Amino acid sequence: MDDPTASLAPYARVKRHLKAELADGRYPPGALMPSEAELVQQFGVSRMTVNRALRELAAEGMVERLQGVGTFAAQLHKVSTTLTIRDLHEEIEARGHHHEARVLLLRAERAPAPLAARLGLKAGAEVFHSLILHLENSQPLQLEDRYVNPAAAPDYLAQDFSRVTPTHYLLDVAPLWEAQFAIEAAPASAEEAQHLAIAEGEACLVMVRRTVGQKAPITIARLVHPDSRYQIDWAIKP
Amino acid sequence: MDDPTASLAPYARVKRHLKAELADGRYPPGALMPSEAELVQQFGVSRMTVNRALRELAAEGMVERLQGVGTFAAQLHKVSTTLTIRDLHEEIEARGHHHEARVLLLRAERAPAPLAARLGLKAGAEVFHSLILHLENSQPLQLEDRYVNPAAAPDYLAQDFSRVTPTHYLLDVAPLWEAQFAIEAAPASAEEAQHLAIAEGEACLVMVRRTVGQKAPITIARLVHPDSRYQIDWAIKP
DNA sequence: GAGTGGTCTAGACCACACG
DNA sequence: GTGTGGTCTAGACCACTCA
Repeated sequence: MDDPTASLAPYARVKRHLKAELADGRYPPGALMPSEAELVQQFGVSRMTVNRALRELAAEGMVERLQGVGTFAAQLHKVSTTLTIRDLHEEIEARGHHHEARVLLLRAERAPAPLAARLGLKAGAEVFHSLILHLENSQPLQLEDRYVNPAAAPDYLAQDFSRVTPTHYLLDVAPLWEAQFAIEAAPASAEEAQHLAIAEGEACLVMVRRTVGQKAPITIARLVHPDSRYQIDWAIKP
Repeated sequence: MDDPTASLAPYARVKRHLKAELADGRYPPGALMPSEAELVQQFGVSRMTVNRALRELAAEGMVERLQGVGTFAAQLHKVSTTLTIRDLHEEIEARGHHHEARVLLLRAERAPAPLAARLGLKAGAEVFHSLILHLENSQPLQLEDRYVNPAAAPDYLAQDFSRVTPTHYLLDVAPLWEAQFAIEAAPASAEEAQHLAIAEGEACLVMVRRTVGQKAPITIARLVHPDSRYQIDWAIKP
């Protein structure tokens, strides 16, 4: 049969059924799937119901739909995920460890042209700059070098970032609308090595994160992690 | 007014309107949003239509809905994205560059216990192992060390991977169902350094990718990129 | 009980693709 | 023209929450 967990909503049953068939290879990538009308018959539900099931499968990237043509099993080269911008503090506490933040620098500066451009400001405009070392159980874990658009967080310089992380504070005061990430490996500079208590040139995982609000960029952060003390993981399911 | 691109579907208009209000800060995170009944009145559409708009906003993580309570503006700490498992060949060609793959190793081996476990096999079972160097315009870009579950791709060893990449081949023969990634920075080992034409110990970006089919794991790949020749980028929008 | 979201229905009109 | 998906409607029943 086909109904282990009964009492599931009809649209969900249709969806589950099709997902299972896709998983089984019953419909290999590119194959034509049953039309809405056929599913209406097969499941004895209304067309709106099967439509919702198929629409959600399409949104999840499991099938592709072409008006006037039909519904096709997708090439599953895409998998969707929800990426969370996590606060490092929460992340560390979640592991049951102790988090400490040392504010190495916190001031206003004049932005050189390239930085200003990425923050949507004019060259030489004032930006807030913070440099914070995060430690997990007293071991350096991340060096956070961050520039903030003053328009997005006017009170940035007045915060005590040994108590609340910039990430947490900024998520509060400046709703995030869009984000970009870049990840690369880089050798530690002399200054980075000193703060992180590693050797100069040692491999580091560097994440550059830029977040944008509705009207203007909010912040650009360069997060440097010593090799092997940090790893980005994520899992993806259909 | 509120209708730049007229002739938009009603559910999409409702959605766009709410998105714009969320973006404006009209509903700060946690704020109660209008009920379906109110939106029905306001837009003069049926409840199913506003329901769809709200349901999709919820799916996108823009709002949270609680039955019996209401709809609330979400904390935008989560941003969703679709991650694509791209074939390196396509990626390089898309840049207008030339891709070359050198097959350094391609054979069956006995899997040690830890590897076997991750591939869903018994210790000592046969696995396929390939080691391939990818070059972009004759410069080493990625060293791909890959283990494959023979059940998922029985003909793996018979392929010519200088012509078709393992990624491409496996996406064809074994529909991917789930994936896990880990990214870390690591110094190049002596062997890796030699193949990649870099110095031993140089910082490398290492991605370990495990893909799983419906019934069993398909493959585990360790992709090593020399520092500064590779960067992972992605952008996220609400 | 009143208000909320979750869902289903039966029918309808439309745009599109294909022969 | 026939079949496909895209969408909307008006009304309905239900489960849930809160007062």
